[in-house]
Amino acid sequence: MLSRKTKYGIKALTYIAREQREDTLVQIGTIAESENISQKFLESIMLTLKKAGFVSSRKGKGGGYQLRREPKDIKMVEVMRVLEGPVAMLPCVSLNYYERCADCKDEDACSVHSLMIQIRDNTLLVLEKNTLADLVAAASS
Amino acid sequence: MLSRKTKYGIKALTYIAREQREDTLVQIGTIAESENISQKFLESIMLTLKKAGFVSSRKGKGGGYQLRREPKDIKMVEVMRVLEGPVAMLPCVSLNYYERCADCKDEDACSVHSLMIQIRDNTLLVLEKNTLADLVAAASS
DNA sequence: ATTAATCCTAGTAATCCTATAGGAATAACC
DNA sequence: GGTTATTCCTATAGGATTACTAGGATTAAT
Repeated sequence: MLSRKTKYGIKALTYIAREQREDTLVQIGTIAESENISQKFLESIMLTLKKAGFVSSRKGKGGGYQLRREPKDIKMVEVMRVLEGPVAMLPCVSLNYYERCADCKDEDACSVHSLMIQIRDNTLLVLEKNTLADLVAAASS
Repeated sequence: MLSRKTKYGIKALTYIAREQREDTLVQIGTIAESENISQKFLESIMLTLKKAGFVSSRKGKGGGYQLRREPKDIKMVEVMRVLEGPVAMLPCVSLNYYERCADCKDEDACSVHSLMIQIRDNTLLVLEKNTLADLVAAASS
């Protein structure tokens, strides 16, 4: 299952990509209302996205968020890794967060291993290919 | 994350496929020991696999499990659906367990939707292609 | 000074996962 | 028939995770 955190985070990024203008910033309250997300929850998500460098912010009155990079340069795999964690379904097939399974003597003898590698690779393909710009385009059509 | 339940279930099926003979049955205790799985936990998993029709069992002394279908005829997508649940990461992109998102007014306007459909399709491709026989072959090599 | 926004930490209720416990039912074998 | 070995079944406990909520600190515009 995709967590709500990730779902909301992606929706928020898409919203900003679509609505941001040269001079104005997009506010959490606006996003939350428009996308039906709890504002307080979204606050913490935006904080995560900010720390990860996807958005920049300005505090105080008239403050808000804007994208720090071009939508076409933001790969969804990056967003997923920040919000959802590893792409792999098992630590033993994770590229970035590899961890050995306690119950497996020999990884190559594990039948689950090969299957999960295939799923990981196919999922990665999709997540590498899709950028935020692609999602914006797909959603407005 | 893949649940341990699913991981153990697949390992158990692979074990049975590899070890079963014409006349003898494979026992939970043997599988549990060989694969480092809690026996009691595996009991409940085998029960699920039995009810789903993957294995048949015989009670009492000398009892145990055997596959009810040929390994090459058991698609991993079936096993995953029984043990792990829907393949899709969101109910709104699930083929078999579709459910509308409460927060989305319009599904086609949701940016997450299209991405999750692509991931679902790619994952399905892998799970449809791989049979239990494939896993057995991959693990022994 | 007031207002409006982000930033930050902590807590909490609910749900899910991973078992564990304890026995009932069944079958083989002496 | 008694013993032993196995599956079958239900309940539940403990821990982890999720999805928020609370409450305020900080910052900046007017």
